[in-house]
Amino acid sequence: MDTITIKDIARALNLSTSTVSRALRGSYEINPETKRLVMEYAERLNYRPNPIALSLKGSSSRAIGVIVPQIANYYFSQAINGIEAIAYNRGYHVIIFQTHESYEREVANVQQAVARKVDGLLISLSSETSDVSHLKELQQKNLPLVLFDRVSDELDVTQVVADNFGGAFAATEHLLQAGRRRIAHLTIPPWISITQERLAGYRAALEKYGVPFDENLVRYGTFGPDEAGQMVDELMALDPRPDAFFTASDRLALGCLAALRQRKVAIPDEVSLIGFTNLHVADLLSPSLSTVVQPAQEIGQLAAERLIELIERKHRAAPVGTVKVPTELVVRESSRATSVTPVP
Amino acid sequence: MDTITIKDIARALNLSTSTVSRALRGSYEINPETKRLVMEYAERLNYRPNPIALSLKGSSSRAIGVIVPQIANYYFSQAINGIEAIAYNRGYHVIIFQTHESYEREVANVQQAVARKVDGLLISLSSETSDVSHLKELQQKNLPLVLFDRVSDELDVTQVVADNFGGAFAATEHLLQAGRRRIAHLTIPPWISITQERLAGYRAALEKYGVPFDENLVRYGTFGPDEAGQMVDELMALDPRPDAFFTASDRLALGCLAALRQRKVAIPDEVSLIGFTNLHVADLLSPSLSTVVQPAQEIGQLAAERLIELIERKHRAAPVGTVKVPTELVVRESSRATSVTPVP
DNA sequence: TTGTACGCGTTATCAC
DNA sequence: GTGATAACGCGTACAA
Repeated sequence: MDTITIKDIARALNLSTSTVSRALRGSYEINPETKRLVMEYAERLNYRPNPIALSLKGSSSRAIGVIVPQIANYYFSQAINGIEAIAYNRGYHVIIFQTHESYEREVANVQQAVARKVDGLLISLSSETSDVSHLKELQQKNLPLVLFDRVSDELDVTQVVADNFGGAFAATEHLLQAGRRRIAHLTIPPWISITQERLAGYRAALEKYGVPFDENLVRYGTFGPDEAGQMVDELMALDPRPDAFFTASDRLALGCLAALRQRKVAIPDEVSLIGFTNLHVADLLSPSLSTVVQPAQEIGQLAAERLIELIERKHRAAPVGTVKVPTELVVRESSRATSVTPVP
Repeated sequence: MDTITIKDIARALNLSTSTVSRALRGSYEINPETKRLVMEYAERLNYRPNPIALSLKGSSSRAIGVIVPQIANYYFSQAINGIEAIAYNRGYHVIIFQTHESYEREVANVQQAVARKVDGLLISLSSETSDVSHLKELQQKNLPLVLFDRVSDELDVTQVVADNFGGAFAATEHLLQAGRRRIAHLTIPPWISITQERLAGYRAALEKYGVPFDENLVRYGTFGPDEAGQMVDELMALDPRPDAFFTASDRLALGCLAALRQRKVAIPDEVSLIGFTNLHVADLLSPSLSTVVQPAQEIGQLAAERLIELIERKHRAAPVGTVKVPTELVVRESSRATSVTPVP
């Protein structure tokens, strides 16, 4: 006999299960003496209510589901870290699902999460996802939902994202101010929300400095392995060739860096390189690489906070809106960061 | 009315819930006609059994718990990736818990996992954990348990680890063969299982080449931020100073690299550097850094496979033993890997 | 103030 | 071959 139930307590104290249940929940109409007795006994036997039974009963499961494209990815693992931190000290557990960038698996994961009676869902869309009807169903079920990072305009839900426009603008502007004019942009699939925002920031900065936008300088990857090498090859074959690279992910920054080194292109003398990465990866990369730092952990934290708010105020008006988390431009000219500019 | 239950089907088809249940499970003693009817109806309404109810009923919850020190860590996020992949196509879900290297949280997480009726538990011990009685309790409850990476000798359970001894031996031998004799070892807390194994490999290689072991050259970190800097300072102040560094983690390798660069120590001309890292991080680090690659994903996969075996054969003899996953030594002399030596 | 009875979704057991 | 019933652990209307 190991896991102890309310029934055990009732039997031991010669009470009914309902009395014990009420005492444990600190109900009003209950004899303080009985209450004390029950509490003490429960404490002593280290009683824990069975969360499964609670979920079945229909009340909250104290668990939130998190659906991300991949865990083995610095951005998402940091975001999950932030989520878990908030969830933990609010008494929630985190059940994690990976879509592996597959729409089908995303749908399956949503269903599973619902079946497991999560109290709410935190989702970052797979790159394959364009149809969001599986998420609209969630809203109809009145299940709290918050999107983060990879979001969708078609959904009227709370969304938490980095200031991708601002970050891209700041990065591009920095390159322009350094005298660069042929700035290549290596990015991820165009239909993902953040791609558009970054592209917009990039274009806005070009416009501000009167540099015409050249479609040939923009390349879209697909999360495949070693795409950057080919992109760099193609771009360096252009005439005139690029004098700067602005990349949209860790992977592309890394691939670009490696490709340029392999081709013996001097950084930053011949071409400048600046990437949208997170701080840790930026640290690992070359000291000559400036970065726009993605606030992954903060995004996770904010998303979790918003979700838990929604869960706990489920019956009041649901606050809907987009939360933009500022990004930071870290400029590294030599072996250490020379300036840190928060993007307003 | 959204989620449909066995009861709904029974009502609609004028059957009893038990009949429907049996039909769904494909029981022998059942009218094929009825069975077909039920199946079709269930299919049409997209019926899914409620996993919560199943868990409460006492059978399997089709969920496995994973307890790791940290998610935002390449090693563990890759391991989790491997775990999730296996679990997913075996029909299990993964519930993740972080200990943040705290013994207290580890115990709490184990309790929570048990309360959530996971079918099995995959654990990598926190650095604070020395008492493993909370895990011994699990064994008494007959709950399948597999340890990975950070394991404990005091437990008679299946364990999956990298060949830390072999990796450390190969790394040290490589440095020795390159003529290094004062090899510093920057490592993690001594009471963690893998630390001892690596230290043993390091010492064994020294012995083989007749180089005396010098305790002063070994430094233990505590997962704190920027520890490597101070370690490098202290070590470089020694006389004679080290001519090589062998580090036990990504973080230490990175910190060491940064510290050496900052002190303008030429790598690998003045000192060699070799680290215990995973492939991705190794890629990010300097091209002159050789590494012992940790097979994080494979370890996760193997651990998950072993655990699921245990779960599904729960009533037969439990296979206990330690699985050692080979490590690889990747030697980088110039800008790319020049040789890859699997450690036997 | 406390006890009885029921229901959440499912399966196992026993009866028919 | 099928149906009624109990049970898993808990909370709560209703009764006392």
